[in-house]
Amino acid sequence: MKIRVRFAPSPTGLFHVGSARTTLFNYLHAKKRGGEFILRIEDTDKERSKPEYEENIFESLDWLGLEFDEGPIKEGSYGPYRQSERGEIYEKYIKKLFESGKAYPCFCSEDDLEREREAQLDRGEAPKYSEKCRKIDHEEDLKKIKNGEDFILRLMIEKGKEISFEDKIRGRVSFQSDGIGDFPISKGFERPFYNTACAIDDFEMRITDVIRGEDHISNTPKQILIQDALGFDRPNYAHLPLILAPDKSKMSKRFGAVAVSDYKKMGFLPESLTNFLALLGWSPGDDREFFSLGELEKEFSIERCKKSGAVFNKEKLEYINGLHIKNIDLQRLTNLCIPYLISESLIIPSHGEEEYPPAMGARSVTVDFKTADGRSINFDTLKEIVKEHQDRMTLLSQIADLSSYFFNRIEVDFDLLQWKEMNSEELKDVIDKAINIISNIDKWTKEEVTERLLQEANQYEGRGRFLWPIRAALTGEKASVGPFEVAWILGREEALKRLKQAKKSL
RNA sequence: GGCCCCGUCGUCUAGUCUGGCCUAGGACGCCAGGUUUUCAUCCUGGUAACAGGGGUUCAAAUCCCCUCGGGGUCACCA
Repeated sequence: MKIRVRFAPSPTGLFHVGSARTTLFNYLHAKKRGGEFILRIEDTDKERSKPEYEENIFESLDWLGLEFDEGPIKEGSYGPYRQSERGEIYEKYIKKLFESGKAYPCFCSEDDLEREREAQLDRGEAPKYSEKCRKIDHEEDLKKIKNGEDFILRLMIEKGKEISFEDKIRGRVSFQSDGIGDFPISKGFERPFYNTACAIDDFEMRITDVIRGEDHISNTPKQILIQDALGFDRPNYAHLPLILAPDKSKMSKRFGAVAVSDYKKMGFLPESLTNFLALLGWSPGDDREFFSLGELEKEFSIERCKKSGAVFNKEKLEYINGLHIKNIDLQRLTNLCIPYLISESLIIPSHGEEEYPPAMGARSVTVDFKTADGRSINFDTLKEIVKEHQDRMTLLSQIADLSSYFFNRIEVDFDLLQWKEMNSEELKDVIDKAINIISNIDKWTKEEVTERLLQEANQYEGRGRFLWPIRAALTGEKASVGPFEVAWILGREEALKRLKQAKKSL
């Protein structure tokens, strides 16, 4: 039988990295086994569900490259894929439960229930329904319902029964029915509660494998009870360990960035996030830890998942991002960096800001830019600048800080220009030599610039004596890309201008 | 508190099912050194763990029991 998995988020907030991990594992499990990955939106809570959050789910999944086979926007044979559109399906099953006598109406008020629960908690008991309304006979029930009395439906639970299931990650997990009680399954006949909708949808959508967070373990027996009452097949279960904040608690807003879209903004690559998230709870069994999504699809197996929670380690994520940045195509990297340069006002698209950000990777190469200090600069030059930083970045956003001197007017002073104990006469001499060399280079190529400057540098007892002042004069920074590359990228005119300016400061 | 789950370096993990090859391996971080014109990259080395206690066994990180610790969950939310 073909495997069918689902990811079922509620659009009540921005798409969370924890959700992304669950989605990823579902996706990988389906891909590895040639199955299908279904997206189901659990938007039955009308107050908290928002269309913009649903949109954020789609965008995040798309960005991460986790394409679903069926879902909203991509209807399949088992839709609709939003719970808010599945009312008739739920009603059918809820009525069946009532008519077969497996569920009964409860007319207790919310306030009474709340008081009861608190009293139980105070006594140190597990909060559980008293089963007061279970005693009302069927005729009475029908009469009350007819009279329009408010009610919820509760599932009648058999006492002294063990409910257990085989978890793909944890092995056998079992619960006692006595600890569960007659739990509520719906408001009236129309509005199913979470466990009910979930059990019905998983069945109706032919879900074979339910892979979700550990926080759902305690929902599982309830869903199994509903499945049994309705005569549904039971899917396979796998409960993933949670992703933890550094204090080992469930990762929440307190942690800082939790939304996938936040990580995108910070300058992470989608492949870095999927790579990192895959390693949180799963490992290939050997020492490899650099994976593309495609490689994960081949390597993944649910059996190799860990049971214990994993702390989200930002440093490691950045390290992995650095690895992926080194690895990607320069053209793509440049396109990804440009928005950060623009947002820091280091460059301005000469055809107007509205050209950016364009659809990813679809940018026209003919667009030119102006630098912050008013020179014009083209895409190829930006590409060279990005290339020089490819090995230095761990976040795309770092490009702005790292390369600002390429675009801005710079300032230099004696302290910066000085190498060891050189005095200003020596420094002036070095700069004059550089000006002379640069002025006389015939072919303005990187190789030529490098060769000519290096030739001169070799005349000194330490190359730094010649090269440091030049690099400092060209960049105005203590740390930067090397002098040859900077001079070449800036171009003869700008390089000479900066050298002359430096000389004046001496 | 009840129920459920979990427990190897600070962190992510390999090893646990199928005891011995584990004086516990890798990675991030951190520290030291090297390469280099600066910074970064890169390279080399170092740091650091089987939660504790009992068993079983010739042999236990691996099997059993207890203790301790951490987490999740207990809605007319999902």
